[in-house]
Amino acid sequence: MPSRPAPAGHTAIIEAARAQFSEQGYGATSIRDIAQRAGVSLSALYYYYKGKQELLVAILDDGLDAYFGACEEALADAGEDPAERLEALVAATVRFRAGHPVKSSIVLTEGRSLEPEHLARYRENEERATRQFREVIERGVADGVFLTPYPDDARRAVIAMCNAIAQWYRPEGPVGIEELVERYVSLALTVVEYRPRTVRRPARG
Amino acid sequence: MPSRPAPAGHTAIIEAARAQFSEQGYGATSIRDIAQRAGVSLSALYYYYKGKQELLVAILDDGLDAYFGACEEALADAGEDPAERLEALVAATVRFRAGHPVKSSIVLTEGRSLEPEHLARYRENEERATRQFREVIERGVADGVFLTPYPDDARRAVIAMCNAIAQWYRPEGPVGIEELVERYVSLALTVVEYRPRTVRRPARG
Amino acid sequence: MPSRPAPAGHTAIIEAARAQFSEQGYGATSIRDIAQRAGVSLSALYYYYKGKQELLVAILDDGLDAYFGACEEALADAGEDPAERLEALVAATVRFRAGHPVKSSIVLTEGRSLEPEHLARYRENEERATRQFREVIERGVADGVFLTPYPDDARRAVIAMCNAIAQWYRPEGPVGIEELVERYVSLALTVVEYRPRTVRRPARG
Amino acid sequence: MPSRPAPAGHTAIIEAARAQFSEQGYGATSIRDIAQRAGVSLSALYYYYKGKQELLVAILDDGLDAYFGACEEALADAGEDPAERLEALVAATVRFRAGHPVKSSIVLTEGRSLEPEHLARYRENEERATRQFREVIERGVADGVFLTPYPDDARRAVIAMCNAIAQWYRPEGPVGIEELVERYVSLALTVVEYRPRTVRRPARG
DNA sequence: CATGAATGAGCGTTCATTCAT
DNA sequence: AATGAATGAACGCTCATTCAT
Repeated sequence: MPSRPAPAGHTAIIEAARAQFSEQGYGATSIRDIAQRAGVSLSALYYYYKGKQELLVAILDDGLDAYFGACEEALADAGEDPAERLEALVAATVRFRAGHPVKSSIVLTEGRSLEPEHLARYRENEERATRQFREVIERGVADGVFLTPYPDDARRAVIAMCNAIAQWYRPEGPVGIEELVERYVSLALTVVEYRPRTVRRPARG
Repeated sequence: MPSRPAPAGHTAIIEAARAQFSEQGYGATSIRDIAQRAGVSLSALYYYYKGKQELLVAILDDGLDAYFGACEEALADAGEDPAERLEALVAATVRFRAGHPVKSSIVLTEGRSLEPEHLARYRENEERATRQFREVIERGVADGVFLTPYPDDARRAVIAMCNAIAQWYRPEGPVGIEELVERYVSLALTVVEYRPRTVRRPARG
Repeated sequence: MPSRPAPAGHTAIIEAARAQFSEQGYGATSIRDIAQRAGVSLSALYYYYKGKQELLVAILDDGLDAYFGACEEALADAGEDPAERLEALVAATVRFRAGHPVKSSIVLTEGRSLEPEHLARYRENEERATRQFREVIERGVADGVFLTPYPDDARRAVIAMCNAIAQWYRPEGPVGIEELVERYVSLALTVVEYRPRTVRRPARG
Repeated sequence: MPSRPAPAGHTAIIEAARAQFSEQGYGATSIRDIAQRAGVSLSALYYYYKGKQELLVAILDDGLDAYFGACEEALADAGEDPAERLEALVAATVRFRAGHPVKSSIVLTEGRSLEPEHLARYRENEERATRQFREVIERGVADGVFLTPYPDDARRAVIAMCNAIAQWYRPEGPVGIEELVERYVSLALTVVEYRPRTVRRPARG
């Protein structure tokens, strides 16, 4: 559910802006760079977007929508089990960071370039991402399946390690995305010190 | 052992630049902002530094020197045991990220703002940081005390979680730096799946 | 046949730049002086021209084109006779120097202000001007109608004296351009020591 | 009789300034360029000279003094004969232009860089140079030995061709200075259409 | 004597943006 | 719906010059 319907033709501009912001940063990117990269005139750009800031907002919104969409979908498919839910969350995050590094890097670094009026909404989304992970991790701790003594730090660690993927992962490298997902899910479960409840499981043993 | 002796009087300028770069990014920072923040005239700034890029280089050099200095010191005090060495590295990194968040954030984000001629040296330092961790983790794996099946990803995870501290840690918050160090050391050992060698364990074998 | 079609509106800018360069020299002229003199904003100037250097290049190109155009025309109307051709060349040069002193002075003095990339083309044109005169003078010498023992120095003298006109001639002065042309043609023929071939002039009285 | 005694140590500065002004022009030369080229500190330069303009004035004064000194000397050695005097002037001028091209080029091109207060004196010297030639040429015309119908233009031609030497002459080239002097003297006499009075000289005819 | 430090003004250029058409 | 033309502000930087020491 993107907040912007993205009427045709905007795509080239947004993509150019995204690439440019990602490569040089918002502050170092000129609106002319974007127009040129998109192959449209400066005026055309202004016809579609109110200005540089609006481009950033649109890109961040889109990135956040896409990411949270993926998370929601993953969680919807998962059951109630905290481990399963954490797996879902980590898998969704890894897939997004590895599959959309440009979108990811902008969302992760250009929040500071937002003007005050747009910052609140952005902070809210940051908070939402944190909450997602916190809820599931705290659930696991409460259920006694995540043994980590530092749930907050474990959460930050898991998020940080997933986010970092956007910076180094190359799809043409030796590790495929699904293999990566598997590894990070495993790592995340290690971080939270996941111990499946095995007590008194009569059958099968 | 800073590579630049930073002759007195430069300090205010460097500190202003560091703060500004850290808050707004290199590209979005104007040289006039820096001069004003440092309380010196524009010309005075240029008397001490050749330009904006040189300021960035000086700041990055200083940040890297300080960080690697701390790492070396920590490793020198550690023995040969991989776990002990990883602890030393993580402790030094956490202390640096938490204690010098501004220095840290610039080093971690503004490498891309370097002009090509300075980039090589910077990349080398990035590589050095990676190597530090890789060596000790691979040692632990080889010694059979780190059981992680994914040493590379574990390394990236440890580095990422430590680096992230610079973004969120507030010294006035509930967690003191030494407590934080302890937690992250513990987390890191968890990530690499540290199992101390229990030699002479007669039974069970 | 100007190499740049000079799309309308540029004229005021070019003329202002020409006047300013001619009066103060390229190095001492500020782009703001030019904009002000042309009655346009600084940004408008940059809308039409890429920079100060491009203005100079445009002005030099135009000046050279105009001069060589005049020379070619004059030579086309002249026959094969070296004296006639030298007359044509001198007349064209004098007319140009006297009639376009500003264009002339820039071409004659601001070549050194060209950046290396544009210098080659300019040097080529200088060479072309020299060649024009050399060819006709050497022809005259070979034909035995120019008796000067120093054709090279004679050539330089003729060129120098014609070029100097741009510095001192005032149209409102006592000498009209056509009168000036006549005098310099005469002077030039004197310099090369022109002696018309008096074939079949039987007696001497 | 130099107007400035040039207290020792100034020499390096003046020479650096002269070279720089000659190569890039006054307007495009920075005082720092000069100091650096002279191998002195910026402050040292200002200790010796009041500023950029004063350097130019000193250089122009020196150049003019040297040139007029040479002219006076040459004229003093010449007799009363207009041809001989013209020869002396041309020889002195050619020697100066060829032997001191840097001094010459500055005097010949940087008058326009003088601020109003110094301009009057400079114009006076220009006028003096003109007068020198005019007097001797008019004398020759009056005496009936210079037959040129255009004494003014002949004068300008002679001066222009001599001055131009500073731009092209290279001492390492094929023509030595004394050979050059001979040629230009000959050219100059040609230009004024010198015809030695041979009337009633009984012998030799 | 001589200099390191500092300055305010101005440099050439690019910025994000607007507007008439 | 779309653009060429234009703008004022700001950019990074260099200028000629001054001054305390």
